[in-house]
Amino acid sequence: MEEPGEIEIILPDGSRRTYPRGVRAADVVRDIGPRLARDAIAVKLDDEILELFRTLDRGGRFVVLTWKDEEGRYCYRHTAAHVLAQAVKRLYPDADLAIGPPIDDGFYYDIDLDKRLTPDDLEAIEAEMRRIIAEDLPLERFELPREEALRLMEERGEPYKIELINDLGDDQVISFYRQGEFVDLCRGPHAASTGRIKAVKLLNVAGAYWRGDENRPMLQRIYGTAFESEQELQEFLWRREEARRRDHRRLGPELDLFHFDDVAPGYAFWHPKGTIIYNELVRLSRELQSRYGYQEVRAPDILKTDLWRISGHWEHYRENMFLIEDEGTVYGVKPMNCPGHALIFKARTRSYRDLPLRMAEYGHLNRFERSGTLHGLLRARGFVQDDAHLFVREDQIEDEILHCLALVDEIYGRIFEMDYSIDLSTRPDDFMGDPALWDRAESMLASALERAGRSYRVAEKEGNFYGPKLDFHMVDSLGRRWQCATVQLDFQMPQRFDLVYTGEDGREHRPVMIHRAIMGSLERFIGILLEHFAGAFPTWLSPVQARVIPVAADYAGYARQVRDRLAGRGLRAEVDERNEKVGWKIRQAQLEKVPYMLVVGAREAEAGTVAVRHRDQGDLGVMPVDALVDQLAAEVESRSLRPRVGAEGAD
RNA sequence: GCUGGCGUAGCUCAGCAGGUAGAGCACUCGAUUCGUAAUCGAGCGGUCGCGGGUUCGACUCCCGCCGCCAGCUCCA
Repeated sequence: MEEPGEIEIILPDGSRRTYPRGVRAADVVRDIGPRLARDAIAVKLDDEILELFRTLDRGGRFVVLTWKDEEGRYCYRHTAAHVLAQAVKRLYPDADLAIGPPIDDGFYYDIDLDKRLTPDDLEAIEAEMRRIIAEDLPLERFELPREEALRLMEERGEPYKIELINDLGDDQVISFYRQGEFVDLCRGPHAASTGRIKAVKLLNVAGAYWRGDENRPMLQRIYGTAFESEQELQEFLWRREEARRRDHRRLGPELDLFHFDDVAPGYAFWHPKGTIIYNELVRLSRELQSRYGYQEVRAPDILKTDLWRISGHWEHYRENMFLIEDEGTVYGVKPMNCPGHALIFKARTRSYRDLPLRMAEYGHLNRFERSGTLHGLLRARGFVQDDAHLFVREDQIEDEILHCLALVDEIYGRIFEMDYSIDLSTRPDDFMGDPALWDRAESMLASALERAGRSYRVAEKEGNFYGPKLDFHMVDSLGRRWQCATVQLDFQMPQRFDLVYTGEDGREHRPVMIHRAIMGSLERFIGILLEHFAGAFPTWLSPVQARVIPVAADYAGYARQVRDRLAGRGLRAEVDERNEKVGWKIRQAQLEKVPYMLVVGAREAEAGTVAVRHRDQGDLGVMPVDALVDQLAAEVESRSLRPRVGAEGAD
């Protein structure tokens, strides 16, 4: 029991300890264990994160935060950001500090400085940071009343900090952190000393607006990262380098899949090999959707503005649309398929028996994206979605959402074996319709997720103008997250288009529309896959599935026979008849990420066999052409991610 | 769109105090007929992103535009 003058804390394992009131957090941590004391970055008392130098004046649930905790990393990198700011101030005393928070992979600090920082400057700043770390300056926290806080920042000549203080509410504590000669307005929390930072690296510098507002001054944002050990830092840098190496904008043209040209910013030119991948994905989508009860349609690309006014796009999406004028009439190029589908729904009377009606379209969409936002295939102006609109009765919504979840699982889980997380995006500021309806729609999405037993995160105000949505973020082989699939509820469009169906009661009822895409934009999806697989697509997606390599010109005839056998089973095979040595052809095929290389010479031609080599597994030995064709066809038909040719491939 | 950087052969890049461009790979041809990641030789290829200006002369300096890259903002 807690005595007066004592506090009781509860550790994560449920054990309880008492300490004198006012004990330092660091002393409690040291008392728990020396190992933990070394790893500790900060502590958490109930829901409040405190520095190790703070004193505890109440008890509660007590957790020691280390590098393993997201909150621990956050504190650690937040302090690293302060070290950065301190280094900048030492080297450039006239720099004005803005904000410097930790972010997922590191931290940044926005500063206002007349001199433009170069990579060399970053190195100098980094060297200064190391000095500050070596100085092992203890951090100290203090609070000031508003007037004194303003005076302090006035003295130190920090206009951005003054603005921040002025914007703080009256109920908010104004706290500062000091380390050596450096003082920063900051909410915290932090590590206890600059010496706690083990490995730092400044990464780059880029422009960023003060408070993200393009009408405000442009500041210089210095990005950096910090890790618990030099080794982890090196691993991070390697991953970054690997991501650069896998960049789809580099791999795509290199593998002859697509290219971009100045004459069409934001639009890919799909080469034959890229088009094969594109078409394979559409084929997969068609197969699954037809199994899931979808019907495919095709709606016009260019529609009068009358249509876009009805749909609400004119009001909410016009700046993202390409407009065409002809004979005084303005047309909009479709950025979304939904209005077209609404018109197809409306083209005849619909019965409740028709619902849910699932309308799919691989329509080409054009969106005018601002030039600075384009990013290869991942952010294009022209793309195709595996898009569909589901027209459902209100009582079918949850089941339809579950039906969508199953399809997402099928593609991401079963076919690509990628993990994903789900966001529920709620009503944005620029919304259409009745807030009460929004609330209901949001709760329907939540309850569907709960029924499916899926965990999710709520993304406030991230919904579309016409309804709340679920966004699915895939995790690729480098741990990066990408948004692809989306499921969006829409009560607005049916109303605006006056969509109705005849119910069992013989009266007219309003359907609900669900917009959904699974792969999302095929362009983006291919870009992500390209980076995920580093160009080495699974065999079913590979533009060239097998390359037959005759060891000399004499065996080209046999090589062609092998190719024809493969082609006869619908496999994509070709012969490398160039006048080169085997080693060279192998190298070429490896670089092109061709999954199977089939070497043929006198022995193979004689026996009706091929010597099989897989791009990752190397030499798989010699096997009869029949067996190879069967196994390869099985691998492709099952859309296997792994090679299934060879001894253990026969399962 | 905004801030900064960049734009030389199909690709990767060199070059220049301003004196009208060079390498490797790719491609073509020739020789070689070859057994699992680079055979040798020759040839072809550039109004140095586009347009203006300064200059006797501009790939090089200046201005404008286009595109790309890193961010900001926005998003499938």
